[in-house]
Amino acid sequence: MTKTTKERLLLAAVSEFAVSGYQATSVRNILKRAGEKNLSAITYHFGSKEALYKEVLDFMFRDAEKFKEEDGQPQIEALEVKVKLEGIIRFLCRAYYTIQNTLDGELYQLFVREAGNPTPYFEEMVERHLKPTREYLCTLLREYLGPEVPQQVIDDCEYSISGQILYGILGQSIICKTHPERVPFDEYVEQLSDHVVKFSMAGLEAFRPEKK
Amino acid sequence: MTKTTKERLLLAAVSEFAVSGYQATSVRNILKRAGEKNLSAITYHFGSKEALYKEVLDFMFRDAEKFKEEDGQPQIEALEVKVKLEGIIRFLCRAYYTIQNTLDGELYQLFVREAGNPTPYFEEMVERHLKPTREYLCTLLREYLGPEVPQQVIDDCEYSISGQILYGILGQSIICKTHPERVPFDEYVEQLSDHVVKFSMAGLEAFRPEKK
DNA sequence: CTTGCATTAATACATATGTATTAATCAGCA
DNA sequence: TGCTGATTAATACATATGTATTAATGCAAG
Repeated sequence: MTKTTKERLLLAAVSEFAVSGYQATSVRNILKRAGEKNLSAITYHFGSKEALYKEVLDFMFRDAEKFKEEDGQPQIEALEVKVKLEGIIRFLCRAYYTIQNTLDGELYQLFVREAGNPTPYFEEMVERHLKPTREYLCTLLREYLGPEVPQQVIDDCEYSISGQILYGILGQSIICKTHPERVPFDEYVEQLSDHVVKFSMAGLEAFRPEKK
Repeated sequence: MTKTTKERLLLAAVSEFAVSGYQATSVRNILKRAGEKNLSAITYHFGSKEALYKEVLDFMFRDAEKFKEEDGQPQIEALEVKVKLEGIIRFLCRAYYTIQNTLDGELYQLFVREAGNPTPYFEEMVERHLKPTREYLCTLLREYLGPEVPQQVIDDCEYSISGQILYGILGQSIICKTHPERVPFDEYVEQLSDHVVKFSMAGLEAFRPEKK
C-alpha cells in the first residue's frame, strides 16, 4: 500500500531536518521532498513546523527504543560483571555505529545536530535516551571496580567509555575529513566495536583496586 | 584605548555565531550586540555576512595557534616516548578543556557548531588544526607501540584517545544534562586531564606487543 | 444523487533577512 | 577655513519564510 501524505511528510521532514537542522530547514523544502504541492499541508497535518519537528523527534525516540529491545541486552542479566560490561560497551558501539547511513542514521544525524545546536527538546532526548544507559553503565562500573573506589573515578571512567562510543557519531564530520581513506563506517562497525571494548577494559585496569 | 568599530563587530560576531550558528545568526543581532546602529556596517567593513564569518574563523585559527605556541610542547622533544605521549595527551586535554567559558571558549563553541553542522569552511579548520595534531599523535603511537603493530591498531588507538579528548567539547550539551551536578568544567580540567592520560595509557597496554 | 467532511489547491500576508543606495557627518590636512 | 576621504545614518528593496484564509476537490454515507 502507498504511504499517506502525512507519513510522506514526516519522512521528508526527517531527512530535511537531519541534513539542515531545525532553523535552516524550510517547510517548502520539506514539501518539495515529499512531492507535495499543498503549501499548508504541514500546518494542516501537524499544526506548525515546530510541532512537526517534535513529531520527528518522537519518531526518533520510538525508533531508538525499538532498536534497543530487539537486540540482546536483557538476557545478559545472569552473567559475570566483566562480561556484562563488555557486552554493554559492544552493544552501544554497535547501536551507534551501525545506525549511520540508514534511515535510522538520519535520525541519529538529527541527534548530532541537537547535540551541537540544542533546541528545547534536546533535554527530553537526553533524559529518555542517554541518561538511562549512562546510569546502567555506571552501575556496572561500580560493580566491576568495587565499592571502595570513589564515585569520581566511576564518573570519569564512564566519561572515557562514552567518549569513545559517542565520538564516532558526534565527530563524524571530523573523522571523515581526518581519515578520508577510511573504509565506510558500516563495514567497520564490528572491528571498531571490538577495539573500543578492548581499549576500555584495558583502561579500566588502571582503576581496579586489586586484580583477582 | 577604545576598540574600533570593526573590532567590536568581530567580537560581537564571534559571540553571536557561537551561540546561534551561522544560519540562525542575523546581522542585525550582531549589530545590536556591538552597539552599532549602522545597518550596513557589516557590509561596509567586511563585505558580507559570509565574509565576516570567514574572518571569525580566521580569528579562531590564529587564536588556536597562538595558544599552541605559548604552552609547553616544543621542549618535550628529547624525552622518552612514553613521557611524550602522556605529555601530548595532557596538553590536548588542557587545551580543549580550559578553553571553555572564556573568549576562546566561544571560538571553540563555534568549532563544535561546525562539527555538527559543517559549512564549507570546516574542511579548512580540520586541515589546519586537527589533522596536524592527529598526525603527531599517530607518530608517537607508532613509536610507542612499535613497528610491528598494524596501522589499523594505531588508527584505532588514536580514535580512542581523540574520542576521550574531544567528547569533552563535542558532547558538552550531553554532559551538562547527564551530569548536572558536575563541578564547572574549568575547575575540573586538571583532574579530568589526569584521568584521560591514565585511562589512555592503560588502554594502550592492551596493544603493546611486549612489555619491557 | 447529494450532503457532509476530510483533504488539497491557490493565494495572500506579515515578518525577517541580507544587501544596496544615498545622504549626512566627521577627521585630518592644505 | 574649506576640502577630501572615510565612516556612519537612514531608508529602500528584493527575497524567503511560516502561517492563515478561502476556494476547490474527492469520497463515503445516507
